[in-house]
Amino acid sequence: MPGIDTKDRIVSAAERLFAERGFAGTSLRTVTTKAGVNLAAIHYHFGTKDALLRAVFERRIGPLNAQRLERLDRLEAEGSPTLEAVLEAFLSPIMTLKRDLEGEGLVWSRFIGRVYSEPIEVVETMIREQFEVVGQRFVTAFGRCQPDLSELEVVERLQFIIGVMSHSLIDLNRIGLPAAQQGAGPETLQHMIAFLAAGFRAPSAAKNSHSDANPQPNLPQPPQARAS
Amino acid sequence: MPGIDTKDRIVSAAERLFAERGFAGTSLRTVTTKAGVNLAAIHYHFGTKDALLRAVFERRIGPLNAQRLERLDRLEAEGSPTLEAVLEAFLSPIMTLKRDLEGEGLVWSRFIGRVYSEPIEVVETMIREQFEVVGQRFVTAFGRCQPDLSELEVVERLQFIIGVMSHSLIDLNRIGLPAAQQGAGPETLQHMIAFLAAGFRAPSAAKNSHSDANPQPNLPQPPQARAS
DNA sequence: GTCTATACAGTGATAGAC
DNA sequence: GTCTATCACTGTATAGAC
Repeated sequence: MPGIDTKDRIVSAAERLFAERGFAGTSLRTVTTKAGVNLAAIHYHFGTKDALLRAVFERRIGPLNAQRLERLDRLEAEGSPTLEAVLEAFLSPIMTLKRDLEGEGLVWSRFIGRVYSEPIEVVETMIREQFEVVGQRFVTAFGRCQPDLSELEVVERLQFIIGVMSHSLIDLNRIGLPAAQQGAGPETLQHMIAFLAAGFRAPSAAKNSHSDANPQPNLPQPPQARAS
Repeated sequence: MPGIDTKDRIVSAAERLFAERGFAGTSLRTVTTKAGVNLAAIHYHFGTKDALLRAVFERRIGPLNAQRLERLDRLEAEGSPTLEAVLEAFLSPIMTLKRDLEGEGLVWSRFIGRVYSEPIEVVETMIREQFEVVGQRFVTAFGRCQPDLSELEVVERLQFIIGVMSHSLIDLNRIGLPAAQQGAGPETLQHMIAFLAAGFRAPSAAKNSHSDANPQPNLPQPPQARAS
């Protein structure tokens, strides 16, 4: 029964190759050769190279975000979580992939790090869509930890957190960075959390702006940032 | 006199197009059409598309890093600079480009944001090379602000800083991020500095590891991170 | 429905005439 | 220095076999 898992074979081969060479650096012919299928099979099952990327991304991003939400649920069920705990719920699922050096985790981690830095439109759409699920939940959770911040400030600081996370993921996969690789051990996550918690606890900048009643209007916009 | 400024015209056209469409999304034929030169002229003057990217990058990155060093020099001549001042010397030159909305600054800023996120080898090499110039200087300066940190910890935290900076630059150029665009005003830099300074002042994680004499060996490696 | 073979327009790169 | 012609390769599209 040929083709019963053709789709999966293509996705798996693509994930590995995207992780190694990036999206633009991987040709569809390389993917089909590695997967042992015909070139046109990609266009039959996915239609376009962008759609293939999307399929690779979405196969794993769902469980990862579910893990984040599950951790946050558990924390909030126990009471008011600390800032460090919320940070760990947000960062730990994706960061601990680093340690899974032998399994699929590394491939996915490399893929994510690569894909994060592709300037193509699909990636931005994908990330934005997937992050809407967890974004508002974490904005709320972070906001509760630091009630003097406006929602806009919370979103801004969440952007900073995502920047650190994203950069750390990318650097993991870059060769020639001995210092950064040294820092890729299991303690890096704790260092990140300590740094980011201290940063997040910085006093609100709105304090000395002006003494108006409502200097920070509530913005209804979701965070819509790149995360995974 | 044809060709007297062919090289410059190519670089300028490429900068604009790379800023708008990214590197992979820009074909050499588009560049040559916009510059009004022949396709082969690129390969005559630069040899390869990667080399063209390099030329575009290096035309502006030198002055930008010089500005950073100049600010740091001035600070250190006046005495021991504060952490906030060092952060501003590092971040301000590239971040203030956002405000130059009409001039060449915007194009360059967009280009840098785009190029930062291209996963190609040239970019990594370029950034590493250019950052060696300023990297060690700022590692030293940051280390002086927080003497209890080992050099490895300083490098790690500088990576966090670069992550926030890099992500902020990329987001500037992404559409559909209203909250982030709101935050792209002139006060964003101050918010970043406040956040990062507080994070950088977090106590060293080496404190509670073990009571050995030298728990953090001095690593001679330069930071070698992506920055610009 | 699933897969294969083949063809097409566009890409970066190169060689050689002027 | 500049141009034309051409190369191998890319993502994509389609016709047709099972």
